[in-house]
Amino acid sequence: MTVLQGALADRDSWSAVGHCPIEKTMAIAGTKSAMLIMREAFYGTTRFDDFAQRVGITKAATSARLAELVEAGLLTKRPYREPGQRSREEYVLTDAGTEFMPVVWAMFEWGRKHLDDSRLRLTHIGCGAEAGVEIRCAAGHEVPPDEVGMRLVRRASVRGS
Amino acid sequence: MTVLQGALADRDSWSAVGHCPIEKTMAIAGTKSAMLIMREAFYGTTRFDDFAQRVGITKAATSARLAELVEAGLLTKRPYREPGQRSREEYVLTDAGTEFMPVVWAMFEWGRKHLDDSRLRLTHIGCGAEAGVEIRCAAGHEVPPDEVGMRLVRRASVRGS
DNA sequence: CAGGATCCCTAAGGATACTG
DNA sequence: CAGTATCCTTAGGGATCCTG
Repeated sequence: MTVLQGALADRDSWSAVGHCPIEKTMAIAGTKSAMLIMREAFYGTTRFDDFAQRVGITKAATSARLAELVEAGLLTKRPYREPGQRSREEYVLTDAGTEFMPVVWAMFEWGRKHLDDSRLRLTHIGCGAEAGVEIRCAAGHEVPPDEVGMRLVRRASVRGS
Repeated sequence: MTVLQGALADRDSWSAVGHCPIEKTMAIAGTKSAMLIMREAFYGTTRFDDFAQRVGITKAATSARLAELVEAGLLTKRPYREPGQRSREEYVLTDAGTEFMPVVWAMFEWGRKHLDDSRLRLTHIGCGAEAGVEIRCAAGHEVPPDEVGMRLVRRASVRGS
């Protein structure tokens, strides 16, 4: 249990705290349909019916999920108007929603490697090379999974977004 | 919709394929309790009752979730015996389970930044610096979210695990 | 300690029909 | 196109009690 460092080493005292960011994140976007809607938003889908059709859920579910994701600040509703039509709403990623994408990509990468022989790959649009999810530290090292730890800092540290 | 490159640009033809790695991954570990059990396994928890208590779910739920995660290959059951006791089972991360951790860490990071003022931080145990989830391409660039794309490759490419 | 059995409640989500 | 309304099924999960 070396991953919990410093004050966290006393596992049970920390466990009592109970306010885990992972838990809160799952409460917001922890359903299959919410995750797939985020995928679609990343792919560029903005219209209600397109979400419903491409995610493969009913309109009722689409409506509920979109409302929750807007409420949570991952998506935002924006009015648009096509010529000769009344004004409607479209759904686009917010900054917070865009910052959520690593979650989706990490799932994509894991599923691709372990469940699928899919020929889909993440790429860096700029240079065309394949891309993947990595852990890096502020000192610039790529951190392998068994060297990732968890620590309690005194107050908000500098490393923001 | 520039993120879908090449053959994928025809959004609807690809949509019909319908076998998305994200969806499959969510089907396996897409519940709050499964995700928290993975967090606990990473923290070093191995015992049934510890999972139940620290995740905050009943033993019935613990039993069901652990069995699913073992079945899916993320955890493995290993017998152990304490002196004077009968043999019991403990649950440890497999390689596939360890490779799943970026999903958990990405959720942790997003929740920490957007929902929480938690003082918990990911760290690189080796050097002590704070760590975070990044996208990098094979050419070594750090890829910002708006430069991540999705492409269909001819067959399995070299970049494996 | 590591479960299984039972009962009950809630949220996710399908199917279908209807509306502005 | 973008929803709302109604009805129904299923899975997650709490509570409680019991077992090896």
